[in-house]
Amino acid sequence: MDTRTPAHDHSPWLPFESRRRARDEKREAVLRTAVQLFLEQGYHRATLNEVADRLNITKPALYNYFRSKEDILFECWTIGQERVEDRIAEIEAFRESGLATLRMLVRAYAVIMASTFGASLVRFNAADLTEANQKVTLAGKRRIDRAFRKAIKQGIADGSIKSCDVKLTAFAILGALNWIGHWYKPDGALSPDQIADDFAVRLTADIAKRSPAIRPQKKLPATKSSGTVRNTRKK
Amino acid sequence: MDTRTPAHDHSPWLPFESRRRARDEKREAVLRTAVQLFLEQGYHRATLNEVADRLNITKPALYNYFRSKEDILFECWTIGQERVEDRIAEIEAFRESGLATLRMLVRAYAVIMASTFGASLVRFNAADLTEANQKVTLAGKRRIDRAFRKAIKQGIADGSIKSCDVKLTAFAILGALNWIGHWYKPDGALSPDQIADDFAVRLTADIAKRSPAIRPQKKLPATKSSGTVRNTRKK
Amino acid sequence: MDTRTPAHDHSPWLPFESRRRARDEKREAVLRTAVQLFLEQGYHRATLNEVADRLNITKPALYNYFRSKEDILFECWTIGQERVEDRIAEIEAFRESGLATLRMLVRAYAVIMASTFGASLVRFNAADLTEANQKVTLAGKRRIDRAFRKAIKQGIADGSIKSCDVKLTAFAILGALNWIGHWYKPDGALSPDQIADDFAVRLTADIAKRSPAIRPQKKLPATKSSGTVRNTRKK
Amino acid sequence: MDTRTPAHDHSPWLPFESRRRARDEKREAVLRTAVQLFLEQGYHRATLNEVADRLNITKPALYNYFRSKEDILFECWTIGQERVEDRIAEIEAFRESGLATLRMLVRAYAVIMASTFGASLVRFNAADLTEANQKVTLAGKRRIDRAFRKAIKQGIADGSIKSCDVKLTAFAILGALNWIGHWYKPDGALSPDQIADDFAVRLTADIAKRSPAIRPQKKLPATKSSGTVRNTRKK
DNA sequence: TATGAATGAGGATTCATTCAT
DNA sequence: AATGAATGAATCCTCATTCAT
Repeated sequence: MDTRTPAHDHSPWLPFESRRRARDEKREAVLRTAVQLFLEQGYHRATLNEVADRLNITKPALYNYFRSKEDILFECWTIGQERVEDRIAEIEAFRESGLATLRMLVRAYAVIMASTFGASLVRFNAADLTEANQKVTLAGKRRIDRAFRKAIKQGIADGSIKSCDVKLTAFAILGALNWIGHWYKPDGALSPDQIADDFAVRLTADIAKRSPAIRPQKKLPATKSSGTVRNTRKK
Repeated sequence: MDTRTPAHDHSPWLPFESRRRARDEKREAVLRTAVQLFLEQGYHRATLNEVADRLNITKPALYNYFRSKEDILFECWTIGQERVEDRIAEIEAFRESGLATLRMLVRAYAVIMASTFGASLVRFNAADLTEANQKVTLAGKRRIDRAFRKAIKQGIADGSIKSCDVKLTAFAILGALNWIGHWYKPDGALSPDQIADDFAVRLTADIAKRSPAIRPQKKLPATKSSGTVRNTRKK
Repeated sequence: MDTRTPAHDHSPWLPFESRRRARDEKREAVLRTAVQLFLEQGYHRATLNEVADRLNITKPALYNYFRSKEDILFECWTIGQERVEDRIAEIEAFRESGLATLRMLVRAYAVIMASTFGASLVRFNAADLTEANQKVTLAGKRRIDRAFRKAIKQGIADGSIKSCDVKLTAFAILGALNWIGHWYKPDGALSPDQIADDFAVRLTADIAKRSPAIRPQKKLPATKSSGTVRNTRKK
Repeated sequence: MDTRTPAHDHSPWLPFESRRRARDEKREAVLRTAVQLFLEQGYHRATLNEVADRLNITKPALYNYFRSKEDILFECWTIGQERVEDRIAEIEAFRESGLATLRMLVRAYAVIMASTFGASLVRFNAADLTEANQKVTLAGKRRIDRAFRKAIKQGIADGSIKSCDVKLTAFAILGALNWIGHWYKPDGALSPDQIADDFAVRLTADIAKRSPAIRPQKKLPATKSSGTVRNTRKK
């Protein structure tokens, strides 16, 4: 219980080390550790004590950065959500055909799902959040849904996608994608990018109007799957 | 807290009513109520007290039928799993082509996913189970995976399915199916059967070798989506 | 839990057997089983369920013979106590010298301590009894104490025992005797009678006035160490 | 129930008082209070709530110092056991004759038996401990037994003790001593030292070879019968 | 007389959270 | 900014006991 484990991930509180890193860096470290633990054991089984232990700090110290356990959970979700929405915005800005947009969405979303914060989007239980936060997550999910549906609709309109039931099509695609958050293991045979490339074709093959050949993708700035956590600070 | 709510579902313990129903019927009622509650609130937030309240009994009475909360959770999962495996066995017995088998699997699995016990397969967290039971669930998941992969492989062999990456194909299909357990609401526009029919085509369209027209399905005994709970008794 | 163990001791409810034995015999069987279990596991750890299981009956059936668990405990104690008091009465009736009486007391008490009901006198905790019953047990203990002290005093008076502190002498002797209830195991090297014979000399050697040779004991009716339980019935 | 009793013994948590005492002091206070309560009411009847109440703290606070109720029980036992073993070691170091050693053992053990932690050695039920801890206590009991037997054997060898059955002799002596833990009351007529002095002679008189005159005892450091509790900390 | 089913009371334990230092 | 200590709330589970049959 009291034995500090030798710093699990990469902890800014490494003992005997300078502890003057910036506040945000620590906040971020807490989130990284927490999301990891929540995914491993589930939100309820994971205790703040273990989060703290892995960071070589004590439980109350966490309260300098977060108001509550639920707050941490929500922030983890928020990070994943923001990543997705950022990519959606980028992709939509390209104003490509419906099919091309859809494929970019699939690709980007697949990569995110293979990250911890991405997986948290589908593996955390909204019922564990405040009612207020539940609404936020619900709205987030809807925005993602809408983005996929919009691309499909647009594709039908611009002729790149066959006519189909938009809602069910989106569900099927998102389902296959979300499932990645459950089965992907970093030490598996396929890299996130490989999975993403495959799914971009696979999940759109049946509704693509013409040749399923992938058009050379626009070079997007690589998704920093384990990138910097945005500072969403304790209010 | 103590006020007996007016019997949520259909409770064999309706107060001031004949209490002579069979033991198994009660066991079943507990499971139905529990799975419902677990899905609504999550396993940890749901308390046995509320399960009991909804059944118009007291908490300790539950222990006549189950050894522990975890036991209840596991039995819920078991019921869902058994339904799936039963259908798999039925379907495989038809010895149809790979594609036809796959489509039947998709259809059957989709319907089950739209039931509470089915959804429990993907919405419960294995980490909440005993280590021993975790192994059981893992083995169960593997058997399902194998059934889908086997159908795909067979389809490739018998020419009904295009050559493809079996593993990823199975993941994509199962992902879309499992997602049903998250989004399906009984009061939605589509019935489980409609969803199942759609997905049977949709999820196999890209890998089907020839015409995507669905062959008239073998008439299977209708899936009892809210059917009788098998008696798996307290050991 | 539900599996009836194959009748531990000797149970009048042997399954598939005639169940018409007399009520008292059953009462007695309950007590024998209970005292055994209480000694093995302690009063609180032992459950009535296990008592019942060992007797191939069900828990509520016990309530036909006893009003409560505490009632059973008290009756066990009572049986042991009565055995002791019966022997004391017998021995005092001989009106032998103080030393001879003391030795007979030691002998008789030692044998009883090596029985289950005897051990229950020192291994059960009075705090587990009703206040009323605690008084009864306390009075019982006092009577035993008094018997030993009386013999010692008489011995001092009649010259068979050296002058000594009566109270401490009695404590020392009773302590050594009571301890038998803790260490005696039926499968040990020494029989209760051997222990009793030894202690009769050993515990009186230092206070005996003359030769430590034991005078040939009056032939007492043999103590039925596992003998019939007296009927002290549910009132 | 919730009314804080006015601090039973001497509590480091006296309300509205400085709470800066050392952790070990508190641990010790818990043990002192617990052993007292366990002796008064028995382990099972005693609740952690009452332990906490007597210390003017709340139940969960106890878990800062101990892992479980059983842990507390075991530590109480350990303290008593260590006291005994310490004295045994001291006494054996004198390398006196068998008889002298035996008398010192009796004396020291008697004094300890008249203390709460000492009494806990014979009044707690091993069945209430973890299997692992049961083994520890069993081993402890054996070591004490061995010490007494060793002294007796040595006495027979060096001629200070008459030939006798070593095992039974040890049982008789230890029985008389252990019984002290049951009858001794601090407000009685005799002090622990007086009892100890008496028993040292009394329990060895019959086996002492020559004059029963006690040899002037080696001056041992006074037994701290209610002395400081050793720090055996939460692991 | 015996039982299956149910209950009420209670206790240990966990853990997020707070507070004084 | 961080901690040790403490708390309060909650939950699971056990078990003696009762009751209708």
